[in-house]
Amino acid sequence: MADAPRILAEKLREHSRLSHADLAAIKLLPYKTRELSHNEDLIRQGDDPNVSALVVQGMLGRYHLLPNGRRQYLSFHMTGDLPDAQALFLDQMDHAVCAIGQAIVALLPHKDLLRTFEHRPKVGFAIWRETLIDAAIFREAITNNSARPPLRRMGHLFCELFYRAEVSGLTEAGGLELPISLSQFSDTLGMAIATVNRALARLRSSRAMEFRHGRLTVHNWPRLRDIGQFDPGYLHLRKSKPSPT
Amino acid sequence: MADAPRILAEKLREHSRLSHADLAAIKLLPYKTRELSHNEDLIRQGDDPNVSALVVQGMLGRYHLLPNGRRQYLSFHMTGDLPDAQALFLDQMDHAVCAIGQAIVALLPHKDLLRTFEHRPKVGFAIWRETLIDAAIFREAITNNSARPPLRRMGHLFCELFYRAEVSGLTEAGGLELPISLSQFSDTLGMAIATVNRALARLRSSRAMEFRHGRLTVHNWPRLRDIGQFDPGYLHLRKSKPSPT
DNA sequence: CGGACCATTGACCATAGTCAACCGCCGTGG
DNA sequence: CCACGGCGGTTGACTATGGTCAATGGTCCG
Repeated sequence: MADAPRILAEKLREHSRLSHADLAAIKLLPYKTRELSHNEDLIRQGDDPNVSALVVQGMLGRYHLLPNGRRQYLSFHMTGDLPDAQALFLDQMDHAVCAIGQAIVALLPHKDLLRTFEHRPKVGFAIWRETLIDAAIFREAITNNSARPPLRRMGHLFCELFYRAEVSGLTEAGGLELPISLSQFSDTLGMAIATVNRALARLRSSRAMEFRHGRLTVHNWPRLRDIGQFDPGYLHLRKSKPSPT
Repeated sequence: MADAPRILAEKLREHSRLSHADLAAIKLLPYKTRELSHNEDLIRQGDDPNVSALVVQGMLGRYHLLPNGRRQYLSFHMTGDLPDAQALFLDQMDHAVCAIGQAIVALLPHKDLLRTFEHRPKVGFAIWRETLIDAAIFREAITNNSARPPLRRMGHLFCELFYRAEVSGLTEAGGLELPISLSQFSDTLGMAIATVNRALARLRSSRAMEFRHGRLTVHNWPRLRDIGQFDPGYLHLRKSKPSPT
C-alpha cells in the first residue's frame, strides 16, 4: 500500500517523461516509512539529514522559525511531493518540515538517490525539475503575499492546493482534506487570524468555495479562480485543468 | 575580459567543490555575450528560451507581471548568477527577467549544458545546487515580505544584496552599485513608495547604511544585520562573513 | 527651455491588526 | 459522571499602520 517508488514515479510523470530503464531504477530505491502525528517535526532548521522524504499520505508543511518564536509557513505538500529534496545538495536545513495533521512519509537515503542520478541522469533531471517547480511555487507565494489583498490571497492559496491535488488525483467530491488551522493560515499568508477568518467568510458567502472542519470544498471553480487570479502555468504540469463545477 | 566560464567556475566554487576535469568541461562551454540597456527585458513571461544567461556585469531582476500591469520583483542578480537556469528544465517562463541598469550577460546554450551534465554529473549537481540556493532566497523573501515590518524588510534586503556581493568580491569601499529605483523597491517589498522612502530615511538616520544615487554604502554592518534580522545561513555559502565596519 | 522621471514630504484615510469576549468542542482528571 | 481547561473558531470595537493622493524640487535629456 505504501509503495513509495510507484508514488514517486506517478508524480514525476506529471511533468517528465521517463524511460522503462529510468522507471526500473526508481523501483529499486530502498526506503523506510515513518508515521508522523499532527504537528510533529520531521526535520528542524539547522539539521543535516541523510535521507529525503516522500509524502505517502497526509500533508506536510515547511516553515521558517522567526526570532520571536512565531512561524512563517512557506509551502504545503501532499502525496507524491518531496518536501526536502533540496537537502540532497544543501548541507543545512534553512527551514523546518512538519506534519499538518497525521501523515506518512517514505524516507529515501541520499546516497541511493545520488547513485541513481549518476547512473540514470534522466531520473536526476526529473527530480531537479521537481525542485524547480517548488521554486516556482515559492515565487508565486512572494507575489501572493506581497501584491494581493486578503480575499484574493486566500483564494489563490486554495486554488493552488486544490489544483495540485486535482492533478495528482487526490480530490474527492470536489474537495480535499486540509487540516490547516486559521492560525496556520495566518502564519502562511501574513495576515492576522481575524482577517483570515473574515476572508474565509467572504469566500463562503460568495458561494465559490467552503472551508469547514479542515475540509475544502470547491463549489464554483471559475469564480474561485477569478477571485484568486489563479493561472496554473507556474506549476508547469502537463495534465489538464480541473473540470469546472 | 568577459570570460564567462571563469566567472561561472568562480561562482560555483562558492558552494561546490569541482575536480579539474569538471572545471575543464566548464571552460569548454561555448557562449555569446549580450549587452542589455537599463530596463531591457532579457526574457518575457511565457517564453521558452534555448539558452541560459550568466550575469557578467551589472544587475538583472526577475519579476512577475500582474493582471493590472504592475510588477512584482522576485529577486536581483549580480555577476556570476544564473537568473534563468531553471529554463533548462521548465518549458515556459513563469516570470520575466530584465536588466537593472546596464548589464552584460553570457548566453549558454541549453544543449551544451545538458550534454556536459550527462558527461560530468558533478557539474550538473553544482548548478542544481545553485538553483536550490535560488529557491532558498525565494523562501526568505516570502518571510521577509510577509512577517517583517517595513524597516526590517528593507534592511534585510540590503543585507542580502550586500552580503552576496561581498562573498563574490563585488563590493568596493564598503558598498556597491544598486541601480534600483524606489518604485522598484516598492514592487519588490510590497510597500508603497512613500513607505519605502520613509524606511530609507530611518535607515540613514540610524547610521547603519545609506542608499543614495543608486549606491548602497554600509556604515555599520552589525547594526544593519540586527535591523534586518539577517542570518546568512540560507545562502548556503562557504566563504566567511563580511567584516564588520 | 520644457518635459519626464525620480525622490521627498505632508495630510488624510482606509484597511487590516490588536484586543477582548464568547462559543463550541474535546479530552482529561477529579 | 461531570466539571474544568484549553484550543480553535467567530465576532465586534478600537486603533495604528501604512496606503493614497497631491504638491514640490531636482536632475537629466531632448
